[in-house]
Amino acid sequence: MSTAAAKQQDPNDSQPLWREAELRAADAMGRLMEFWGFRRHMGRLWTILYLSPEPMTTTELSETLQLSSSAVSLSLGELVHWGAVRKTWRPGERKDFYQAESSVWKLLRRVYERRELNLIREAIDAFGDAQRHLDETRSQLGREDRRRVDYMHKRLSRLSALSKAGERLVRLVVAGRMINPADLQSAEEED
Amino acid sequence: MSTAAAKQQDPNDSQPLWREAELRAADAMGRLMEFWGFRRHMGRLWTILYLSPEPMTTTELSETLQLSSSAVSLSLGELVHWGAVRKTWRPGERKDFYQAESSVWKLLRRVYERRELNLIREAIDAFGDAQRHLDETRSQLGREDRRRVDYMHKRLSRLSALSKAGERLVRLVVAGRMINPADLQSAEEED
DNA sequence: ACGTCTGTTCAAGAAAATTTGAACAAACTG
DNA sequence: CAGTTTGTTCAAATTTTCTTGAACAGACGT
Repeated sequence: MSTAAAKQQDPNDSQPLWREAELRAADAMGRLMEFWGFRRHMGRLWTILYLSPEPMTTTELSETLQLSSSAVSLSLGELVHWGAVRKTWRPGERKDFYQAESSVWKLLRRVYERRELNLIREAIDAFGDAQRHLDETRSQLGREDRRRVDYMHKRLSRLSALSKAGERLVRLVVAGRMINPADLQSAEEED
Repeated sequence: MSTAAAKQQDPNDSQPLWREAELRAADAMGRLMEFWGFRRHMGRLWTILYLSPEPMTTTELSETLQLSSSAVSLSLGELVHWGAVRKTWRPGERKDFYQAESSVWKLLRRVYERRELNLIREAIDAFGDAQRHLDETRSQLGREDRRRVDYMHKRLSRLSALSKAGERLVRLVVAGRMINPADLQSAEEED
């Protein structure tokens, strides 16, 4: 089988002819993923798997991307954790095989659900805490300072409203429903 | 004026009572911004300005957040560059004053337009390049390898289609139009 | 024109992250 | 059960990113 031809320890040259193209795409996806807050390698590994018709082993992956086995193990583990890669099994084979979850849309939703929503919720909480904190100190302040604190309070309300609108939008995305970004706009117009 | 009372070199204690709340909110926004690929400090600085009824000077900012003047200069400069903060001017005063652009919606759009769109376009290009590269090598390959390369080619087409759908969605967001995330879904269904 | 006040840039230092090799553990083979 | 093979974890080392203080440059007032 032709993929077996790729397995050679000779550093250069012994690569299949399509390796260059493969790495180029993997790198582009790596950039996207990195920008999106994941490890570069996660994008790279996922892409290699996504472009491969057959499931691959960690050894093949580390050879393709020139990564140490620990690096592969770490990032691949994280990909599995996110459901972006599945472990598969082959009768007779001892090593694990991995294949990419190929529905990008499904992956996007999962990440938004697990990660972005949490992030927004934390921000919402923090804004609420800040407001409560202001409420507590308000009584100890003079007239001038109260005006100041009231101003901050109003602004924090706006940040909260915005964050909540954001949360709703992300929820809709996760549900695969249509969304209207202008909701964010209106969230800051009630002054 | 009460904000003047904050100006004291005494490290602790001399802070206005609302400082705690202010920093809490600033930090939450810092996290959001960091997650979104900006410097932590950008979010913090913007928030302090957003919560202040009056424009502020770099000195006040560095005192509030306990930052060196160079750190303030750097991140504030970037905020100005992104249009998130405006330099204002006060007759008689020598220092520059800064105030937050308070339309978050406007800011979001600008960032998506300038940054995310570029990122996606680069990825689209890279996938295209990879495909072209495959086309060039195809003739030198045997039957088995051609099948392999054809598979990769098809997958790259799907990644391209997805990226292009993403680009369209972001464009719509920037235009403030309704969007249907399910477009991404359908982008990978034509097999 | 001089001295002072502001803001920016830069190189050095500090902090944070990624990466690796080696040690460990677990599963399988004969 | 001893010896492999495979996968994970960990601390050390490397790389990258942030932060800072000092040097620099520009603007202003006198």
